[in-house]
Amino acid sequence: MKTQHELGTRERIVRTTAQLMQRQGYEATGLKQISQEARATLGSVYHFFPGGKRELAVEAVRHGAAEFAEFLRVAFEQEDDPAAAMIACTRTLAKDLRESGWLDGCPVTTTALESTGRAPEIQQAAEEAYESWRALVREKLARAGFAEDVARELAHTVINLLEGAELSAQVSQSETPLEIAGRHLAVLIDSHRGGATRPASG
Amino acid sequence: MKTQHELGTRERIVRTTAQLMQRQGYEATGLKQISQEARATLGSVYHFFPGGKRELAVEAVRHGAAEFAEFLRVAFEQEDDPAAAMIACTRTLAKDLRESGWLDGCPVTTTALESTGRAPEIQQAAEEAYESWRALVREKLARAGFAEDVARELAHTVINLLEGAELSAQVSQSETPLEIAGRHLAVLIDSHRGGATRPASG
DNA sequence: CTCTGGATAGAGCGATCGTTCTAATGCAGG
DNA sequence: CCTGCATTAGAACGATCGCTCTATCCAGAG
Repeated sequence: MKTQHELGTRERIVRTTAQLMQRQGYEATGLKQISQEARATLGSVYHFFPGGKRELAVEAVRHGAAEFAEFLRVAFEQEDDPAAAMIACTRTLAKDLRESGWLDGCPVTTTALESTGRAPEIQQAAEEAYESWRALVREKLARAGFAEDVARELAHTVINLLEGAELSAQVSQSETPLEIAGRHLAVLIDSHRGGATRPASG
Repeated sequence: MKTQHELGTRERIVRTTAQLMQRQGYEATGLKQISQEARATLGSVYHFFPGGKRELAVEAVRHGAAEFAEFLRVAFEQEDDPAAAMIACTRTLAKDLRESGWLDGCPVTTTALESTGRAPEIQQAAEEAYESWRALVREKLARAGFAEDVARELAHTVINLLEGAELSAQVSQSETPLEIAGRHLAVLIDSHRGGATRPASG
């Protein structure tokens, strides 16, 4: 049985890796730094992750993917209308980003970009992350009465614009790009209501 | 006067750095690799760029910014209507990305993300890159009769969605995200025509 | 107690990093 | 020819990289 009064060593390593790679990227994050900040030793790191840094990065991406998926779930629960949900979503995203000192952007993107064409396992983990987020948007739209193909395409653009706007907000240290993105996503969603069954008044 | 029959050493170094950082990112690109592929020596690199890797990255980002700006200019020239231009733009972007073996994504983003909060000079160069691209979109929209504030906001979303869709296309090795982005940008732009002077038939 | 195996601990490996340094080279102006 | 300067050349530095290795610790089974 694992110790329960505090996080297990393995979980501590994954969380630390995820946070460090979110802020610094894959290449700039060293195993020494990870083991130190996770209060573990290099021996423990290689015990739990024999695949080394690559395997660690895959786990970190999956952790970040689950984290952001939970964020989307919560945001989508609080607003019934998808368009309104987008605005709320970008607002919270902007607030969290600002409160982190503009350091915590997308937990996946930096590592993903550094890995394209060079570390297929990490790239695939990132792909699965994006797809899981798109699935959540798709379901949200489907529940609001959007046709399946319309929802699928909108889900792509919702996630992609969230990505781009968060990146832009982080680089410019401004909430503006996310705020604009929220409103434009609402407009885009509303302009596709035509082919869908009309949602109820809520 | 510089030698003209072939590129000068400085220019060769900048172009090589830009290409390598576009594909591998900032941290994974070593000065040894740069000097080798640019057919220069370490001495030359530090002669032209006393600031070392940081200064080199700033120049590389500026080079990439100018490159993509030129791409946008050409794309916008070929289509009079902004909405149609977006579709043409994403199509060409997708083709180029695919033909590079999904290796050449945005020439700025990877380096920018690796630098946030740790290398302000690079981050600022990236900011200026994005702003210059937004300016081109803004002008394109203004020329089509869009109001200034509407054009400014649309420019944000156009660039941000292009960024996000290109990232997504690269990670998933598929042209689909860009193709969808083009159509959705066209819809978004058209849905904002209301407050603008009606463009001519072309 | 002994035995066992997961977990921890950290010294140390070769390689590579960004950077600095000195010396040589090419070439224009006198 | 010589001088002067921009450029080229690459050896070498200390630091850090990912990773391997051996030794130790410790809880539970017998």
